[in-house]
This record gives sequence, structure tokens and C-alpha cells, in this order.
Amino acid sequence: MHAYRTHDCGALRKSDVGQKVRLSGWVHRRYDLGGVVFVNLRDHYGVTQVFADPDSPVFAQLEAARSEWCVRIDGEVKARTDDTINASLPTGEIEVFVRDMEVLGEAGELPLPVYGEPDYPEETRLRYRFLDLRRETLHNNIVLRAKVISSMRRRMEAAGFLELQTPILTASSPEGARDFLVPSRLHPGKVYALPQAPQQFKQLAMVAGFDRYFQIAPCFRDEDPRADRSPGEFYQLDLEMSFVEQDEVFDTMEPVLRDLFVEFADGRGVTERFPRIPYAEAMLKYGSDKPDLRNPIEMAVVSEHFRGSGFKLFAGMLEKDPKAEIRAIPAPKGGSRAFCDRMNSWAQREGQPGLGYIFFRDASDGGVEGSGPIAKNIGPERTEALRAALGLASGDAVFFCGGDPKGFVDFAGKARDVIAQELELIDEARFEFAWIVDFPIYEWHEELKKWEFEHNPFSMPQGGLEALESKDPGEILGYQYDLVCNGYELASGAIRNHKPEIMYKAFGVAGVSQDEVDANFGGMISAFRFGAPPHGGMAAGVERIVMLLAGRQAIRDVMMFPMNQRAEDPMMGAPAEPTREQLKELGLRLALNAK
RNA sequence: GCGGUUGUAGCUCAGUUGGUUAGAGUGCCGGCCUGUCACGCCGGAGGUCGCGGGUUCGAGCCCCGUCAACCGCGCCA
Repeated sequence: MHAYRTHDCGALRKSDVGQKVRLSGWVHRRYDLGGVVFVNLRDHYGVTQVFADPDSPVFAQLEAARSEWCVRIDGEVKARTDDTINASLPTGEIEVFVRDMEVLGEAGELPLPVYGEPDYPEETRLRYRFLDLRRETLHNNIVLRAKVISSMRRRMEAAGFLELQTPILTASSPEGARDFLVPSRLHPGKVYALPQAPQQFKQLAMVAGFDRYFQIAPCFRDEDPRADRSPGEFYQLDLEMSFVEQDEVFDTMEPVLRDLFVEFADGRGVTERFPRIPYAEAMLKYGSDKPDLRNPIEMAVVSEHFRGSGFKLFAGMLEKDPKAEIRAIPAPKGGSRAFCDRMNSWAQREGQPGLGYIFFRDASDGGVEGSGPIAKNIGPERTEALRAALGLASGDAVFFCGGDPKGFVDFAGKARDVIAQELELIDEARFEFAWIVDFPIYEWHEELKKWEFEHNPFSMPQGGLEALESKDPGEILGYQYDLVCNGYELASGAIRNHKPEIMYKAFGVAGVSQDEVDANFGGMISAFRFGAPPHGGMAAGVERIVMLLAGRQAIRDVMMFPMNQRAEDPMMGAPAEPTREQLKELGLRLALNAK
């Protein structure tokens, strides 16, 4: 007989009644009735009820077992009587009468209950991660993650991609996030860097003619965490394709990602055809480059309705500042003074002077009238014109932001989210995707007074060299795109700049000299001189995808062993001080002040 | 680096206007219980109220400082 089990804890059914079986697992829950003791035995596969009474030679032993002890039992499968069947368990029609038992591992008093799943502080959950991982939700999230990655891999291979491994110990690239550095023993004083992404390697793979590459790639960035961004390391579905234009990347990856989501959506809806929304349009309509499209609210420019109007604040803005705009945020079903005032105080808490509004209700003459201070100031005609332009009805409201859009778009985007949440306009049971396209290549850095790359320096500018030479940098768009879903940036990519002369020019606009480009990206640039194919690709955040599918808001909920918010692993004791010997071998000396 | 929230029993939390011996649930220990599946009933142990200082006759509660956790900002091509 197998030392530990003949069946797993999810296997036994009515057809097994009468069998002598051996099970191993954890004591999930115990019910001690004095003359009979029931134990719910749990393993990865399920839960089986086992029990003993004084007829069993190990009755006392089973009675002594406590939560989360790991035990092995031998016994006989018995049918439950009709009135004792547990319909909530797949094994609920049977139970196992225990005749022998062995304690494989005792457990002390638990810092974290496995049974039941109240929310626990992150600190406790991380310190006892092995217990947290036994709990159903987290356990299932990790299983889901494994299945999602497996499905990704199958789908990518079916689409003709080759999974290639790229180095982990590599060179620092100066753009982007901070690198994690690894000191070199063979070259004292020099360091490797862990890759922030396999960006240059995958482009080199295209130059090397592999045509379609992908990798479930570990990426390392030394930046501060967020709930949806884990510190240190994460995985990306990284891919690159040769001889493609932007549309072909979309046409290839849209079915892969859509069908992946459909596979795990569990009844939730998934966008059939991903709309392609230009960056500028997204910023205007949604106030964000990663809009939550489950939210039906679309903002609109309504400057003309305020120019020269009796609402002096907005009319004055439009007169003084040529860049000024007035934008409307419609709030369907938000047409009450109470709601509008609540939003106004919310805006003030956000540090805004306020949030002007009009709300519409039935007028005494049978029509619709607008109310609120702004309606009063601009008069009934302009109010009605606004209402008609925005397609609003009695019972709806509209909020306004004015000024230079640069100054208010972020706030407007946030307001759009809050309004939809408050009015419950968001269908939670959907995954709404869109490609955001035509990102600007450059962004003006006000403090440094220079143009910087908005996204990454490897994207092909639309219009190529000519655009770089003739256009204002702020006007130049890239073949550069994001995939967004429910307000998260799930993936990011571009058609790459594979021509050295355009590369130098593009970097030149950002104030990077040819020598600096050669020093930092020499490997790739020199490869581009030897017959580089046009190519492009993208990278999708694996954890974010799993997080969405698992219905979680924290990336830690889909990672087996995440670090804490200070980028530490208290369980393993990382990071740790190096030993004297390690430092000596590496030719390093710590320059920290002694504590 | 900055801001917000939180910190009370092993764990999750309550604790009123500053006032007697700081409570509940759960877990743990002991007792009773032969059909439980959130088992039930009885009893018990368990506290540096994050830490330090201050105000006060008196501080879990007020003030100052500090530490930690979470969330956010900066940062993240």
C-alpha cells in the first residue's frame, strides 16, 4: 500500500462505498460530539469527512487532532444516510470511518485561520504565507495563475510564436526604471543588471531572423510598489514579430488575449472587437490613457456654450487663455441637488475649488429645466442648448471643468470614475478592452525644460525621419500603443524604430547625443546596420491579467510569495547583508554609516 | 521623500464626554455531549492598549515625537 494515500481528498464517491482507503491531508475542521468525532480532511484536491467513534482503536487520537495538523488515516468508505448527506461537498455522499491514524505533522496555535476567510492584515498574511496559501481563495488564485500561463503559452505557440529565453544577468540600460544590480566576482567593481524587460534581446532576436518570439519573462524594476504593482519583480507575456505593421500585431494578439479572457471569464462578458482609440481622444472623452470603458460616461468639449456667457468664471478663462477649454462630464441619473453637492464637496476634498454643475428636472410647463448656479448664470437658452448637445434628459446632471486641459484632465478622469461609481453605472461583470493608439513620442518636462520620451525610445515615429525634422516634438505621434481593460494598462507595445539614422535623430530631440546612444544601445544599433527587419510587439502584465480574472484589486493576491511594501521578504530574510567573505570576493566595501 | 488611514488578547475587532477591575467573537486549555458539517453547553487561562515623552487628581481615549503596516502621490521607458 502507498505510504500516504490511495485516494486524494476530493476523489471518493458513492461508488467507492465499502473500499478500504488511505487518505492524507490537513485537519480542516473538527466536530467533536463526545461519542463521535468528525474531521474534515483537506488537501489540494478537496475535502472528505472522516470520523470515528469508540469502536475505532484510534478514537482518542482523532479526537486529539487540532486544526491544520497534517495526518494520514486508514479507514473504510461508508455511505451517508440521506439525512446526513452534505450537498455542498463533492464527496458529501460518503464518509470514511477511521481505523488507523498517523500524525504526520502537528501544528501549533494558528496565527491565521485557514478555515473561513476573513480579511487579514498583509503583514500576518505575508509572514505566514504558507498558511495563507492553504486558504481556498489564495490557493485557487495561484492555481488560476498557473492555468492562465499555461493557456497563454499554448495560444502563443498556436499563433506561431517561439518561446525563447533571454539573459537574466545582463547590462544596465539607463532609460526607464531603476535597475537591480548584481556585482561581478570575475570583474571586481563591475556589475550586471537584472533586465527591466527583455526589450533589446527580443529586438535582436528579430534581427536574428526568428520572426515571432514570445516569453513569459521575469522583469525586475527597483521602484516603489502600488496595490496593482508589485515591488521588485513581475512577469510579462513578452512578444515580438517581424515584418509587421501595427494592425497585424493587433490582429494577431487580439484573439489570443480575448480568447484567453473568455476561457477564464466564468460567465463575465469580454469585448468581442477591441475598439482602437487614439490617445488624444481617450484623454478628451475619458480623462485617462487607460479608461475604464465599463463606465458609459463620455466627456465633451462645450466651450462654445460658455464663451461670452453670463458665467463669468468660464467666459473669462476662454477670453484670457487661448488654450482654455470647458469640458462637460455628463452624469446620467445624477440629477439631484444632493448628488451634485456631494460631488462638489468631493472635488473640494480633492483640492479643487469646486465642481460646477447643472441638473435637469421636469419644468412646470411640461418641458425640462436646468437648475443650479451655472444654469442661472448662463440662462435658459444656453442651458437648453447644452442639454440638447449632450443628449441629457430630466433626472440627469452634468459637471464642468474649465481651464487649460493639461491642468484638469487627470482630475476630470477621476471625477468620471467617481460619478460612475456613485451612480452605479459600471457593469462589474464585464471585461471591456480597447487599444489606445497614437501615443505622442515626446513629453515636455517642465522642470528640466526639455523634451523627454513619453513612453520608450524604441518606437517608430509616425512619419519617420521627416516628421522628426519638420514637426514640433509635441506633435509627433508614434506607432505606439497600449491595451487597456477596465481601467488597467494590461499591455504596452510599439512598432520599433529599426533604422539607426532615425534612432539618432529621435534621441537627438530628447537631447541624447549619438555617442551616448552608441554607448547605451550600441549592441542594438550595430545590429540594425546588418539588415534589420521592420518589427514590433508588446508586453502584457501577467499578474494584472490574473488579478482581473481572479476579481482581485491587489497584485499580491495572485503571487505566491510577494514581497512586502518595503520590498522585503520577511520569511526568507531578504534583502540581507552580505558576509565579509562575499564582499571581499566581489571587491566591494560598504560605504554606509554604522547604525 | 511626502500625504491619508490604521495600530487594544494568538487572531479579527469594540471600547461612549478623560473616571471603578479594559470587553466581544474566534482560537487555545479543561469538563459534558453518538450525526456534526459555522456542532452545542459549562468553566478557565490569556493584555507593555505599537514605543517614548507630556497635560491631568486620573490617559486605551487629549497633545508632541517616534516606529510599523496598508492605501495614495512622487517614481514606474
